[in-house]
Amino acid sequence: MSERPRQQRWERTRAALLDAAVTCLVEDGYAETTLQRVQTRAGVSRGALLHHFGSKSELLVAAVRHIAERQIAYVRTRFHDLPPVEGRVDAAVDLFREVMSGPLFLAGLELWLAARTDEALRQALVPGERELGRTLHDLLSQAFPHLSGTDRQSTVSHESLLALLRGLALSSVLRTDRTIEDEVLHLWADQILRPVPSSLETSR
Amino acid sequence: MSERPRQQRWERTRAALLDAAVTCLVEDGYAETTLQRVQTRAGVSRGALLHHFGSKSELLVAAVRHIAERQIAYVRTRFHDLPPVEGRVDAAVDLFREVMSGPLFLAGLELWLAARTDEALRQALVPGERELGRTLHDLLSQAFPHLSGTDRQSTVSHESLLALLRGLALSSVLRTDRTIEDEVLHLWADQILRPVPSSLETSR
DNA sequence: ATAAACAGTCCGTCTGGACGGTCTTTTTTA
DNA sequence: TAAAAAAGACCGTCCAGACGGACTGTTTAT
Repeated sequence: MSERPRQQRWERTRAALLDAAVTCLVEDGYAETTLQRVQTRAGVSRGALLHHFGSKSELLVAAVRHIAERQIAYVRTRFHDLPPVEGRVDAAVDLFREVMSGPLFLAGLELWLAARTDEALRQALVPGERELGRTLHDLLSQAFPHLSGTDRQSTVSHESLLALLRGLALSSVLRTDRTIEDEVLHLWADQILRPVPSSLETSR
Repeated sequence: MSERPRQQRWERTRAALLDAAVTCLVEDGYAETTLQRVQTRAGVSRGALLHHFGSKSELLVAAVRHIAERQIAYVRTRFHDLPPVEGRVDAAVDLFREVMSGPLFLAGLELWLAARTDEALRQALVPGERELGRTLHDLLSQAFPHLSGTDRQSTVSHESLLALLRGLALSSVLRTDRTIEDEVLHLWADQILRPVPSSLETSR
């Protein structure tokens, strides 16, 4: 027994709250994400919520980190499964596509835009996003060596991908047609990812 | 004479409300955009606000159209001042940059993301954005003939620009360094806009 | 036993919206 | 043309509900 059940329960409640917060962000949007909804969704009382997170912003900040960690972990494992050469680019594009339209990304977007006019939230958001950016950069460099290094061009390429993903996620809000998003991503991949394998690659 | 003062006053009040709504969206964000703040900012009573716009969503919907119209008008006039050939691409990039970080674009972003979880707002948003998209496409085609036509490639190019602009605007929320945004835009322009001279694409 | 983890209630504030009243134009009428 | 009537634009207050969060009580593990 020792101290298992206590710790376990504490973590379960906390995780439920964080998951509920993320779900609420994704399904209801930032403006409608209230403590009441989060507590209901998590199946937890008000006292429990305030016990774990002293204020609303504290909950959201924790949710940010939660999101960032899961995003990083997910992208990392999926990147290891990338096919060696043949179809590598297409698989990477598919992964981008998937992450982009996933709940983690959407919740991030909500918080990101909300952080524009909320200084505290912005400051809390920065470190997580920095780490995510660095991780993504590392993974990209690893998968596509010609984008590695700290030179200006690879940085810009990397940054353009992130901007593109965010923009596409935003565009898809008012659009039902998904094919154009794939085409845009493939256009980017053709221009940035494809050109310099420096040696072999099967392309036209 | 006859019915001038009335009309004038009505329009002034209405315009003040719409401008205040946009300003509020830009400075306070969607979640903090309340009727109280809008009415205070516009220097107008609560009764007047509700007289002009029967509900909050009605006000925001009108603000959307307001934004869209001003965006379109502004982009159109600026596009006509584009230099003929030399420096045309750079001037266009500057214009994109300017519009992207302007208040109109930001207010649009706020409403756009809010529309993700608000069906009524989304439906109100669609026609204005469609028109904006069409106008931008026309202007782009006019300025860069090799992007004209309804073929798939030019559509995708055009769409990728919009996504990029939206994504960059979002990225700039957490970033103070503006140079990377310009570099990303120039990267896009070099890949998409530059191969202009003849009607056949060139690669180097 | 005692402290952590949780539950439930309560409070002050603010929200969007309803409402009746006031003042200023416009239209009608004589 | 001038007075009376109607219409329109605007004002300020009020309200029910929802918000964030503080509070006190109850359970549970150690």
